[in-house]
Amino acid sequence: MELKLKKYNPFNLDHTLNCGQVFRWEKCGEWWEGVVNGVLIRLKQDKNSLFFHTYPHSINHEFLVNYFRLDDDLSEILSLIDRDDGIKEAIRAHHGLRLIRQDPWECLISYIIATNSNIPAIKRRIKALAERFGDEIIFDEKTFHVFPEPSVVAKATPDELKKCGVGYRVKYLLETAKMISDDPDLLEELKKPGYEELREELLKLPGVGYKVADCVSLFAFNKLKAFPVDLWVRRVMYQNYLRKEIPINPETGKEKPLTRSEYDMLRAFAWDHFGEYAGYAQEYLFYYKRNEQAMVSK
DNA sequence: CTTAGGCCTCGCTT
DNA sequence: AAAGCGAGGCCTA
Repeated sequence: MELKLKKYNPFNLDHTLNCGQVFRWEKCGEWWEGVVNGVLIRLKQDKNSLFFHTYPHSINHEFLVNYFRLDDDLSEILSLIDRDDGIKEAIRAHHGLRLIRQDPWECLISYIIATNSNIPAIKRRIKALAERFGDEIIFDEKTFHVFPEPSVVAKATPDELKKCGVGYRVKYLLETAKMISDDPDLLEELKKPGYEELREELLKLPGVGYKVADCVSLFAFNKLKAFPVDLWVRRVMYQNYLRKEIPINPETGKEKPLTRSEYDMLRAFAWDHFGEYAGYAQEYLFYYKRNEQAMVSK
């Protein structure tokens, strides 16, 4: 199947799937492979077309338009957030990166699992979780896995979950899964309120703090103003905008941990500076900063 | 209301 | 090679 991208420019599949917002896509040769909403999708971008095939169900073009937010007027958004040299460079480097509309449940669990970890470890855990608890999809002699349902995770034993390498996050995972499987409409209901109320509700879930709540708001609930502040974003904000060093703990010589007031300050700055699409700015800055770091360490 | 520790586990560096 | 450090934070005291 083919989706013509002409009316959806700019769009860059590699940047979109590589930037760290999703954890379950893998590139095999020239094809990206991933399972979304229970369907295996293989994707390849070729200039102005997105080629895809799926298994076991077919999907229509609207599915991909929705998933990759091709309905966002990205040119317009980029011109709105393009407010300084730093973001300009990030936009130039990864032009066509789009946010993805993720499934709320999978997104929530992924970011609870992600805390205090690096990306390879996060991917490993989520993969282990899907392999252990998710339904199989066998295609082309390869086995893929659907992300497990809330009720399945809720019924898992702590030992089973620990084998997925999630460590002390087991209790967050279990308790959150229980809350959601006990109240199946919870996540659906959360699509209704605006950013502030949504965030407040997400914060009630065990293992969800400001950062996770903002990631889930941005990636799964259409809240494009949400501006998750993690340590990379904090560093780029200090470097580009505050023009000063991050406070150091004199005893350990390490960066002081991010406080709530500092989180709120950086978030407020971002809204003031980038406006209603601050979330897009966050993703471009984050990916640029992390790539830069990866270059340095090579 | 603010601020320190502790925390599973693993990737990466020395 | 083995050990130590720090990671896309959160929770509790």
